[in-house]
Amino acid sequence: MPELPEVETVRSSLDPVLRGRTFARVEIHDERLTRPFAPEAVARQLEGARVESVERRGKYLLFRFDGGRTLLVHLRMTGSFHSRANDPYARATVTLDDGTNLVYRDVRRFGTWLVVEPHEVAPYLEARLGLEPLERGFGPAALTARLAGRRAPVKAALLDQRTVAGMGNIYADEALWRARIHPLRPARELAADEVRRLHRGVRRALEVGLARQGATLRDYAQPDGRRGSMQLEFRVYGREGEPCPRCGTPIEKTRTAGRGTWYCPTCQRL
DNA sequence: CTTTTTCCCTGGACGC
DNA sequence: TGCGTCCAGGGAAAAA
Repeated sequence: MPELPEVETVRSSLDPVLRGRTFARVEIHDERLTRPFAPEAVARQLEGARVESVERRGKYLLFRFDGGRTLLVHLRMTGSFHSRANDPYARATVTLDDGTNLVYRDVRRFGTWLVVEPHEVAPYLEARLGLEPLERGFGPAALTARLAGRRAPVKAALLDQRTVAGMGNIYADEALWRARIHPLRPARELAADEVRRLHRGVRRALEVGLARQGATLRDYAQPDGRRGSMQLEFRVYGREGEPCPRCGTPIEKTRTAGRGTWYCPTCQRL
């Protein structure tokens, strides 16, 4: 499930390949992808557009074209890019002006493609996303402000993209373990030093994920087919019953905000 | 306003 | 082998 490190890895693979290339032909095979807009209309908007850069904000990929028009791609659960032929799960195919193909694959069809005009890009993203956790503006004070007054479990608050852009289920659990904070703690009850630990935990977990080029569990892969190795670094995620790497206590599993949640009952006290 | 629940999707794992 | 059930979960939308 692509979260910030996975999406950033995809971005860094695509950017050098697509920069300066033109979308010569665009075929969208699944009407769900562009809903509520007609696939043909979206394809037509994209044909002839020249890529200025591929950027990322939260879990969104931004294909910026000359003039500022932007394609926002969200991979959701199983979206990925590759260039292989004959993929039964191909939902869109872009032929570039150098003749190569860029295939968008999405088994579960949760992913979305949205074309937005230049002046709409920032408002669309700012309405949905909080700070970029790896950028300068994201400090302990900013995190404190985002958690203040929220009685929801801190894990639920972390999954809210307006709290920390790009966090997902895996990195939220890993960050909370690093911070030694129980996922069900009400967000507003965290003490100042706990928020500082959480801030560090968020950054560390994401940085390790980036260094490992993401986690490949089921579907995620880079455009060239390489897999991430972050799954080898998990401290708690998916490790129910296995010993906590810090204290040896068996990892427990619960549910938060409808998501599987793994934690160490000794290191992360309620 | 905030928080919780439901829904969308499919393949894989599992029990019988 | 085959069938039914559950699970994975990001985010929009509805419900509380």
